[in-house]
Amino acid sequence: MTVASKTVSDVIHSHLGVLTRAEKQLAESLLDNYPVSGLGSITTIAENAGVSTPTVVRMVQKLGFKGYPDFQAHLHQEVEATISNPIAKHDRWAQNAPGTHILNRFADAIMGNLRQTLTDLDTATFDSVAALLSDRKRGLYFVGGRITGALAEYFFTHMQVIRPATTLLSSNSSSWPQYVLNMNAGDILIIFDIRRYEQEMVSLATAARKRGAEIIVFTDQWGSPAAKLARHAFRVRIEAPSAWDSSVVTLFIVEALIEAVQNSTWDETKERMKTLEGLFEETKLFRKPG
Amino acid sequence: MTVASKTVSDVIHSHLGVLTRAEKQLAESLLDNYPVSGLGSITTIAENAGVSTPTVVRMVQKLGFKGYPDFQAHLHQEVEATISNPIAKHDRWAQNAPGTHILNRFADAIMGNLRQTLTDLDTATFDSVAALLSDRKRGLYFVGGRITGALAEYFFTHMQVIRPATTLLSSNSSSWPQYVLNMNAGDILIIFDIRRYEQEMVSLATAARKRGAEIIVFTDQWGSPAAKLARHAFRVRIEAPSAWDSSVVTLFIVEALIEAVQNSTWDETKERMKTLEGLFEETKLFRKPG
DNA sequence: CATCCACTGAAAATTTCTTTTCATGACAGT
DNA sequence: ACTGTCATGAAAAGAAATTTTCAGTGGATG
Repeated sequence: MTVASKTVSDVIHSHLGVLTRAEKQLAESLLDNYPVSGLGSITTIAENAGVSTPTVVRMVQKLGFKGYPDFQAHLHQEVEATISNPIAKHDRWAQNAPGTHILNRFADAIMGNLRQTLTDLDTATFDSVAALLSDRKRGLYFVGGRITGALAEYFFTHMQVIRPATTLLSSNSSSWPQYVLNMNAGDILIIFDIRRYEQEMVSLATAARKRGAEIIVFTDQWGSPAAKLARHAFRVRIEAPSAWDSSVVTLFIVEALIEAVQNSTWDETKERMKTLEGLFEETKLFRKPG
Repeated sequence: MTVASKTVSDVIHSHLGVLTRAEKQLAESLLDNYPVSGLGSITTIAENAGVSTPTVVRMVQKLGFKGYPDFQAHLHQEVEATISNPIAKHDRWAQNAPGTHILNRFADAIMGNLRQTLTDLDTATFDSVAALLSDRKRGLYFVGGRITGALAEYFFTHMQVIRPATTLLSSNSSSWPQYVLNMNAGDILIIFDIRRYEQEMVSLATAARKRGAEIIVFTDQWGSPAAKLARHAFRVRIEAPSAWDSSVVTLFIVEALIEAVQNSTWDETKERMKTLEGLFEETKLFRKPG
């Protein structure tokens, strides 16, 4: 074992910040359909990524490999580690025809997004976020944009049941300052900001940071500018065979977080849910007496 | 396409009889830890097998490949196919999310839900619903419950951009009668109602039916009572390793519907989106003059 | 507006890989 | 023992791949 724990994918991610435009483009190409996309010759992958071969050499050296052959050797090791599972051997896709119906095309895309997102996602990040959200001393604030507002609302609705001190920011940005005013140091602002990034999100994040709030961002693979201000950011794949982006995988992570938080504070949550149940009953009685 | 569907492994096996000593030795070496052992250069695999490079060339040509690069290209394809296999995919996740990490368990559950839902779902139903929603003469009304309200909102937000005459019902059921009052025959009421079915939904659906509205229901596999009144119902699998139900697959169908509708009325939609774009710009100017 | 600097790819230089050629040796049949 | 056939690998030739060099580009800075 030479490299042991760190995968090439990890190395690429940890260097994303110091990569140049052409190099980022190459990195994207490599991570897309990773690790198979890195199997060919340097010429092939340069062509696939639409960059020159010198760019490839420069990047892999920047990543810490001796040269392209060294880089590829590591990749081969990883492929080996992935494939050596006996069940996976020789087994191939059952249905050859992906089908052209929109449902099938969507299913393909979402599976890809999910896979890619999970490959990129660090479980430590996930666990840290879950821990932060579980801390009842911290207030939670949720905010989303025009499209992502529904996701923020979904997240909020669940967290509201699980724990106290949760707030959903109106999608109308003019009311945000009032919310910021109420934030205390250690509170958490959860931002949903995808593609068409909304400029106001950065202002909001900046203001919240000044108040000492921690920021968690759900964004796409290209990254909202607000992500730079965030303690943790989830970069989710959102591509769909559609004019619109897909929020399915984002919702997936939200749901997993809900469960993680709920699970870590189950005893308290159970009590809350029982009480809530009682309140619903009472409300019903109010409405429909008899 | 020289070898087409047969795997390289198959080809080697079927040729074992006509291979010479050195070639058999090479074949053994290749099949051992297949297909990873064939990933390197001809020099590497020759060394590993303890034979000369000409032997490698001669064998792969005997197997029917044009040369070593051709042979290796086929091998790469197979590696790719193997890695794209769902089980192998899962193992890749497992690398990043070891053991029974919640992300893994969720991913498993969601894939199962998606598969099951697509199996149960009739594409004809989907297409019918898409056609109904594309009909601009029909008004659309969206409504959801406490949890599913966010899904209704998400659906509504998109459809509002795509076509006119869309309405989101407040989650407060006391205001519903007013909406029903406005419904015309042929209008469509889209109801989200899962588990803990809300009694009011049935009343709403009944009232809407009386006004001549068509009803479409998103529910779970057990079926909302409102589904009985519906023209079409989507029964989605919602099971998750959580105290909560999963809305991921429901959102998946919603997104697929959005695309289907958008696609069937693209010309008109394009115009609407352009206009909307302009309106957003104007709003920005209002907000931040200068 | 000039200057600098980092990025990038074309092309040359270098290295490595792939294929072909050819000499050697083993072996079977005569 | 002779001869022809085949298998095999060393080495040369040819083809690609990899790396290096270098000049052009564009954006940042004073």
